[in-house]
Amino acid sequence: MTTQPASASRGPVTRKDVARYAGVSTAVVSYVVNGGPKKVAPATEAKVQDAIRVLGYRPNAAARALKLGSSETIGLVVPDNTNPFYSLLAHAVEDAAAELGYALLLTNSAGNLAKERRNIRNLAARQVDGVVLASVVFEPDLVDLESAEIPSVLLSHSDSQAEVTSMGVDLVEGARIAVEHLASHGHKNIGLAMGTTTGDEADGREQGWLKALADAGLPEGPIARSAFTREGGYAAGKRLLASAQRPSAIFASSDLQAVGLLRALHEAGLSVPGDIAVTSFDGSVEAEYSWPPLTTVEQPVREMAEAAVRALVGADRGEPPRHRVFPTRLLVRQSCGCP
Amino acid sequence: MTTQPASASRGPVTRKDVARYAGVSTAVVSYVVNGGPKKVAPATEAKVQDAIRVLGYRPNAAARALKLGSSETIGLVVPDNTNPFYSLLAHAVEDAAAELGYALLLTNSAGNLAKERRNIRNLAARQVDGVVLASVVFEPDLVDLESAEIPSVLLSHSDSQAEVTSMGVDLVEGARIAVEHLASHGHKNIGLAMGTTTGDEADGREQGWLKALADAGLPEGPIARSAFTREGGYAAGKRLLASAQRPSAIFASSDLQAVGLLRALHEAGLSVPGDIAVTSFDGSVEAEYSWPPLTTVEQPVREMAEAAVRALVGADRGEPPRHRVFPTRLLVRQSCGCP
DNA sequence: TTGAAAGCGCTAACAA
DNA sequence: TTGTTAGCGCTTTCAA
Repeated sequence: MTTQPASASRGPVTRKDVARYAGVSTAVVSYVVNGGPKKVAPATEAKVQDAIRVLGYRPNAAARALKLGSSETIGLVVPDNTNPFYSLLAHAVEDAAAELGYALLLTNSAGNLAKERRNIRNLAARQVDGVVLASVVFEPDLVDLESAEIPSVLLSHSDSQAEVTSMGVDLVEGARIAVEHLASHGHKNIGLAMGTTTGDEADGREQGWLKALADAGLPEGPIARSAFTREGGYAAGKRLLASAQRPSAIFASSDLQAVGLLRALHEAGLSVPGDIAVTSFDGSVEAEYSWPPLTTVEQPVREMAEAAVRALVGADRGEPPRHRVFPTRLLVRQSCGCP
Repeated sequence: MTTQPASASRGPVTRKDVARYAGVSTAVVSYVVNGGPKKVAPATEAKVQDAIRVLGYRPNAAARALKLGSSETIGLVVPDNTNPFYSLLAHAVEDAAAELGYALLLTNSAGNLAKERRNIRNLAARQVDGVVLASVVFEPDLVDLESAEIPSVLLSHSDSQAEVTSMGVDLVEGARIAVEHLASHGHKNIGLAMGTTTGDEADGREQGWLKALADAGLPEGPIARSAFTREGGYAAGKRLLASAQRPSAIFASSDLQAVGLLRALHEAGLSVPGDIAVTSFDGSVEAEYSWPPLTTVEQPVREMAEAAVRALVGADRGEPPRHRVFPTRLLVRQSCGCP
């Protein structure tokens, strides 16, 4: 035999086994595994790499996390990862995090504040290095993160909390453009299918709708409020159709609602955009494949996710908290009446 | 002052701080935090709870994981969590895992085998207690998990590997029913929009389509193969419409494809189900809100996810590997021609 | 019922 | 360039 026989030690292979097999110290193994902080002679490195391969060594992340105080993990809290908007967010965050060697802990809060708080607490206990939070409320409770000194970034929010990093779009302006576009098609009675939010102040999308109407000298159209879901949009659609002054165009505050709305319209035998034109908000893929394809205000989810991860554990880490506004873009398709 | 002053020790609060503050040993703190393995006098317990609250103590999960050799985390590997089928799977797995105190590490492999392998490796290094794998291939590489003695369950797969726990539906039978239903509406020329899979053998859905046709004494309709995406379905739809023998009904191998197919049909000015009837596979919510709503074969994703988690870290842990087949159900809506 | 202490696998400061 | 070793925070055996 050349070296010590490949240890028949039970259990998983540790750095100690590798060290013994390669005939070096555990420190050296660390150095080659982490590429530092000390240099290692090429020959030694080769021996170690060899031992690692032969033994099938895999570093223990828990031990590393304990020692370093970092789990190389980031947490994501969303209301419901099944919602296309959040599933895209999750995907983008995962990509950006993986790029930097971080893994993604996904939690759903089901639009439930207590659950959201529990999720945050749990993530904090797990020593995540940062959390991306798409909260169900305007001013989420961040104390658990703060006391653990875990950075966080809020998503999809207006500039409510001064002391927090957050990213979002200008809801007012986005909605305004979508409604203005409807007005430009000659519509005089433009309704609103609005998602119900938990804040006190009116949602930016509602303000944007109002603003566009005012700018165009149009009267306020009918409003139907319902959940930010397909079901919600469907219900809102039925109510809007039944309203005394049935609108000739409707702005939906999310693509999901618009999809439900479309169903209500189709069921009523109405043609879109012929009888009623529609625009919505989010820019999810689903909006591209509805019938007719939805004209919608795109949120740059990927960019926001990347910026969030960068702020948490990437190049922008440690920058002072601020609210960053991302540009929206009107994706013109057919539901508005454009050819 | 009553007890030692609340330690001004820097950094996060550890169990040592709590012990000092409560005037007990660290072992006792462990006992009360974990509710065992030793009993603690009520008075002592109260003191400890108090200290925990006052100090804002949160146990360090990394240390716990290191000591216990378990991270109380399970990993999920999917091709793309943006796909409604997988987003539902992720949600269901997260729910089931959270129920048992486990967190969910989400990874996307982007339909890329190398990335899938990397993800699995990474999860293994992170000491996850189990992995739910929706692989891009039939016989995924599980060696990293096996060598780390991490249990895994394969999802959405036929009974290929004997030594692995897996769950899935009977694709053949599900597809057969969907196609049979089309035939029962009197269709004689039933096409297939088939997703491209990586295996050698024909996908079960294709076999089921064939079988239903044979059972009904019908000739083989045209096939269009494309990706398991909306885009793929759209492309397949256009090809099917251009085919010499344009079918009067089409079975799509996934809801996503069906949605794309529907778009192709609408663009061609065809009415569904009037001109062409459609059924598909998966039973995702999106299929309920397409126009017309899709008749589709539902996979019990939630049940499969729950069973997977149970097999990994729940009641069924340690049971011998086997393939479990879950029942499908035809969700009848309008795209097939039913009123 | 409580406490002392060993050690999980790793990193990095310090020594050689 | 390499090795020794203290300790990260926790659980749990063993002793008191």
